[in-house]
Amino acid sequence: MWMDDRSAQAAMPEEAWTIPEVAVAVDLAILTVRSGALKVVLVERGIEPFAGMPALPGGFLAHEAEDVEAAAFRELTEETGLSPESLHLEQLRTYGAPDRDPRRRVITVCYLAFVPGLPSPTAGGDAADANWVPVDAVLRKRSRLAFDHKKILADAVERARSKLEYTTLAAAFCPPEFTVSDLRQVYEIVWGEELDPRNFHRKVTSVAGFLVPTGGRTSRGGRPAALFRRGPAEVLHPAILRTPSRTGRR
Amino acid sequence: MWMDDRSAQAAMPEEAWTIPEVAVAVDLAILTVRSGALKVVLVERGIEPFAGMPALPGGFLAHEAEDVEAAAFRELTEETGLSPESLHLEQLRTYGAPDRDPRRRVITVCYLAFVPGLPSPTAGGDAADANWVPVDAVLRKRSRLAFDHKKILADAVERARSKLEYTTLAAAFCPPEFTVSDLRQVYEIVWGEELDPRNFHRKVTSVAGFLVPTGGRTSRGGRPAALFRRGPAEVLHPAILRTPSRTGRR
DNA sequence: CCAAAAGTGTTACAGGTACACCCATGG
DNA sequence: CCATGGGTGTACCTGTAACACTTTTGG
Repeated sequence: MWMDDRSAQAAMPEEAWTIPEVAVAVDLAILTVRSGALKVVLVERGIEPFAGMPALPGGFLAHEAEDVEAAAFRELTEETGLSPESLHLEQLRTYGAPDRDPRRRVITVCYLAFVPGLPSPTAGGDAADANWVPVDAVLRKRSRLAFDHKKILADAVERARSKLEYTTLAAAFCPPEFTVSDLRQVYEIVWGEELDPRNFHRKVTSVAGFLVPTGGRTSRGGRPAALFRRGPAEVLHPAILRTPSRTGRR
Repeated sequence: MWMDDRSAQAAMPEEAWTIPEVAVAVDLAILTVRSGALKVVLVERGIEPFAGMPALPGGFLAHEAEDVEAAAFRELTEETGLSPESLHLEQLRTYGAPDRDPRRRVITVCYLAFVPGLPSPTAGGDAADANWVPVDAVLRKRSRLAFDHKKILADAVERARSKLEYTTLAAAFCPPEFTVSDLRQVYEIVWGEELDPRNFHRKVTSVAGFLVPTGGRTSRGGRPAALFRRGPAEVLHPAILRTPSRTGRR
């Protein structure tokens, strides 16, 4: 009873007990903040099942020896044309329900990527932009995604919302140089909630290592705003909490 | 370029392009707080590779159609003899480096389980208890685990420490009825940090839905302590933060 | 000069820390 | 009656929310 299941099974000649092999896919929820909305890259499926239906970009491992993380980076660069060094990519979760692909057994290791928004970067082709879809529309309507991708996207968005609270990842949605207002818009758009500009400014500029002033200024209508770059900090102390999180108090 | 990789490949007859299939394992970091230490279940491997070396319990999918989550529950009950309904089990992360198993390509979907500690439960056989090993010893020393299990365990412990901050999961380490002191000991042992008993008491009893008084009392040396059951709350507002988390402040 | 956005100051309050103090039991 | 652990009261401090107010641009 206290024996290692795997050891027990592998103790017999390995050909005698067949270890089930399944196809392993990698799917990506690539998020950005653009045109005032949180958007995700979707692709249209060409074949059954779910032909013609939107889906998260992804694919099977390219070959048996491909690293799962490497496959995620490969898909990310294929979809965005961006160099992966500058992007944030993290594993979200693995989805392994036996019936999630009607063709065969597939489990998918899903990743979450944050790419900068406002100034559309290097790969700003027209066809490319059409693949960015507002997540609100995808999640709220009866719009459906292939496979269990709607659930995956919902998990990804919730993870993103949560990570803004206690990490500096919001800056990953911003261009290399950005203002405090840009950053606040990221929070407001991802959280769907307005923040006080004055208090927000004080808060983020007081966290050591979050924002590094470049000395530059931008003017977009009013008093010019100072420009910042991302600092080395990755965690936020203290965190910036969503107000819903404190409404459930007592 | 903007075509779904999977669709493109599957568009040809499926036998023409061979989708690589890999073996999928499920490994568990089963944690408890017992005898004043955070402990994990380890098993001894019977065969190469890593024969005789301790490893996290786990195994391959039992058959091609087995749900990954179901496999995790199966392993958990096999290892602990506990009914899974009462236990906390969550997916930790998937580890998919191509060389993590020298025999063949294996990716492992890892889970994290919290089981109650102090009163050793139903399956309290002697052999069983020998499998509980303090995580400190496993992580600090040059003690090694099979495969990448040491890294997996480190990730699991960090996840556990973090989840105590903002969820009510510490109670999952406690028996059905417990005192505030029991709960505080869980925090102190998992975090390796002493907490003020007076402030801790006030904090946890003031979070709505965390602790439900049963009316019972226990006496273990001093004034009897009130007994509590787990309440319905799953998140902690406000969170109970580790002091290290605020030292990195400015 | 006026609108608009950036940024600072200030007050009120919530929650945390530290610790003095009282309570209830066993020996 | 004393040691031990349970539990409450309270003063101080940090950080947030709300908002008045000043600054600096464009039109």
